[in-house]
Amino acid sequence: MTKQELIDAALLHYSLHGYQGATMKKIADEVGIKPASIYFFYENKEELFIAAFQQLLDNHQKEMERVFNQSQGKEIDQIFISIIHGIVAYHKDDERGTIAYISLLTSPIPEIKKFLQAHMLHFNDWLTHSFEVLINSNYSAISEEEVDFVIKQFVLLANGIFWSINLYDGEVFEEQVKVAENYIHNIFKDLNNKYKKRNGVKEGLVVY
Amino acid sequence: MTKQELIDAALLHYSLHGYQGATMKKIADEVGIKPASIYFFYENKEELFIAAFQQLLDNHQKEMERVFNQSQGKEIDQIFISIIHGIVAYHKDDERGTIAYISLLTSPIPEIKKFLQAHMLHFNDWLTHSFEVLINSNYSAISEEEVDFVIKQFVLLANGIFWSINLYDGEVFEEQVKVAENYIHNIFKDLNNKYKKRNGVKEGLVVY
Amino acid sequence: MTKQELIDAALLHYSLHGYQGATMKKIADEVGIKPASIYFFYENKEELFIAAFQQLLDNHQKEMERVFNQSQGKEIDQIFISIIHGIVAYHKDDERGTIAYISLLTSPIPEIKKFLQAHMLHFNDWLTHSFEVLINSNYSAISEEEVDFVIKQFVLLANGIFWSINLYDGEVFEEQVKVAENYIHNIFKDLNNKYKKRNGVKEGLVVY
Amino acid sequence: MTKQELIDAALLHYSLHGYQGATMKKIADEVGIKPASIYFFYENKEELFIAAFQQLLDNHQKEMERVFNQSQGKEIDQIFISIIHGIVAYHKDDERGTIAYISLLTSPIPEIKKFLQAHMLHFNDWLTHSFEVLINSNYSAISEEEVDFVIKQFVLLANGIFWSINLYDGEVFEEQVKVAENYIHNIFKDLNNKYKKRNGVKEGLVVY
DNA sequence: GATGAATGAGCTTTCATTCAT
DNA sequence: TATGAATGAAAGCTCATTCAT
Repeated sequence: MTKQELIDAALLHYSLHGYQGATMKKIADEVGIKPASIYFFYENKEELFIAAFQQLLDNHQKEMERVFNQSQGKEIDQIFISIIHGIVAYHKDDERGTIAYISLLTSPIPEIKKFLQAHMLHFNDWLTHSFEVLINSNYSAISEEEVDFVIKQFVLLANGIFWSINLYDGEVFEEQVKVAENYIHNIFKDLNNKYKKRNGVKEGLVVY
Repeated sequence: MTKQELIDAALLHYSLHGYQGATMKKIADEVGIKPASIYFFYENKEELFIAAFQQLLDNHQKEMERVFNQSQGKEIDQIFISIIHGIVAYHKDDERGTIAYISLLTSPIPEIKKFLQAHMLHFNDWLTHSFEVLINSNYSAISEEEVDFVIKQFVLLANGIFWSINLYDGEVFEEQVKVAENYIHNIFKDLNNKYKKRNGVKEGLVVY
Repeated sequence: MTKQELIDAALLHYSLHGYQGATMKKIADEVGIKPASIYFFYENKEELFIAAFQQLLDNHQKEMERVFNQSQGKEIDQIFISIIHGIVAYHKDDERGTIAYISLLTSPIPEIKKFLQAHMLHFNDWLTHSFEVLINSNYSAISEEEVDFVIKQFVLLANGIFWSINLYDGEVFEEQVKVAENYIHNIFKDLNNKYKKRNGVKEGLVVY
Repeated sequence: MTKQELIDAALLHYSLHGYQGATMKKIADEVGIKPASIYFFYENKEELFIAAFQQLLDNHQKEMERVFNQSQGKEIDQIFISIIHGIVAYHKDDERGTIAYISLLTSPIPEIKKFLQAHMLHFNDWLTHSFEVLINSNYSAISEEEVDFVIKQFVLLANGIFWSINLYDGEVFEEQVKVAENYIHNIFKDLNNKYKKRNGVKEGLVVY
């Protein structure tokens, strides 16, 4: 379906050369049609990119959900570590998408910022709630503040890893991930000492 | 001096609208000259922006050095925390510059990427070396690996905070900083237990 | 029938935005079909507009004939005044058509100008002949030159009123009409003094 | 001066092919520059045409004033006849301008309609006032209503002649002018019978 | 009858750049 | 130093038209 091909081509050239650099001609060439034909599918360049960015954010959300769900059934520290690995895998696998994702922050299309903010809010809500459920199902009698603090630590780590993806390669980056893993271990070692762990709950846990 | 004004204007419009959005006309208007006159100072747009980005990175380096030096003379954990605050202050104070800094990663000018990578390498070397000196001057008999690990933890935290600057506002962000502070405290609480602290060394330390 | 709807839509958009402004898309939208479908009914845009303009001119001719015939059976000065009112009513009632009619004079389609000229000639012939019959049937022994002169005065007045329609509104225009009525009265007051009026002829008059 | 050449070229092509037909390319070709160069002188197409139409209307106003002033010093009926001839000469001399003038009525540029209406109001005021002064200076004790009526008759005639310019050629048109002349004669023959003519005033008359 | 999909030609406009002055 | 005037190249976009289905 050409609409999808157009979105892919749009994101490709956006990640390579930015919004102004992703010309209708380049996008059309990529798909194998003429620039005028794009206008049969999308009203104008902005509409095409709104659709493209919308998809980028939707995919991000879905992928993060997949990563989260796939990690269930392990020890809780391993779940958090898996999520870090999932985030890394997702962004390393789709560097184009990641670059596009980052540069949305400086997007010249005002409407895009609205989408981005809405996505961020929704994503944060989902993440927070999912983690709350997860942590509470692992520790009985854990205080709300403690849950909140765990999540904040994880978010800070995840942000650190995310930005490291864009800065470092190879071994340097691998060691950043190890540092994050170590930190996560420590978080839960402390929790295990403070709160009684629940039993037999995890296998039944389904997030949603 | 008009060259400096041109660089400032270039960075201003780059941060607002990206490379293609920072037109020679807008930059000239900002400075109060005509576009044709820019070519008296710079060969072309790319040369102007190379100079501008060079300056941006130099400023960043200098500012980070200033932050580092200004933090000396305190307890070592307070030094690291001060540096975090310094980074935050610097980027919060110059959001335009920060946006420009981030979008250099997706710069359409190949030569720029070279500059950015060179800067990153140099900045990392400086940071690593400065921290090595700092840590070694605080703990005697600390192993190289341990020093390395401390630095990596700090870098991960700093990256997390840096990205958080771009995502969160107000209280949400403040709490991220507190989480980072808490983490730093713990790093050095552990170190203090493991290694003997040196005395009276700090005042002699100068980082450059 | 779609052909008629297309003509109506074409004239509507022509009167609103001119020939180039009346796009195949707008015309198709108006009728509720797709632009490609127009080509089933008309070879191309020019053909459609030739048909549309042809109809516009035919309607004009028919309407003027209707106005003329409807006015029969009155005193001769009242007939001419009725015709003025008929012209005004026709054009005020269909301002779109009138604007289209006027802008045919500046039509970018050469073939249209031919149609317009042919229509004008035919219309003039009809008008002149109809008025000749009418005047001769009212006055015996009236000279050909005098008949001609009456017609020319009327045509000048009618043209004045026609252009006034496009320039003035409300009371200003109403008074223009009154001036024309007064003039017509005077024409026939003079004629009545100079020529003997015929009796009982009018019912036999049929104009076609 | 290129700005003036651009306006002339714009009006030429507007009169030939309408607003959409007067492309920036054609106008540039006419002047001997490239389309992009037009934008050095005018912000965009609309600005160019606003300037062009403004000039067209200004010229019209000035020319009508010149015609009016040049006619002074004759018998009053000859003055009105001279004005008719002046209008005819002006429009016959500049048929392009006249066609442009007419098609302003259906202009697709909203701002143009504002200009046109303002011009019409101003022109009407000037005409009415000039004629009032002229008539009052020729007839003592003439009533306001009578002056008004004379002006309205003239306006109707002038509109009739104006529209005839666009419809008829050669002898047919000449005879329309003669009909108008005859009508004007009659207006003032009647006035001369009703009102005492003033003496020795006309040479001192200055209109403005 | 109707249209989804495509396109060539051409439009207005922007922009980095040049060059004589 | 500075700029008025110009331009080539390319951008986004429109539109009449085609054609297989």
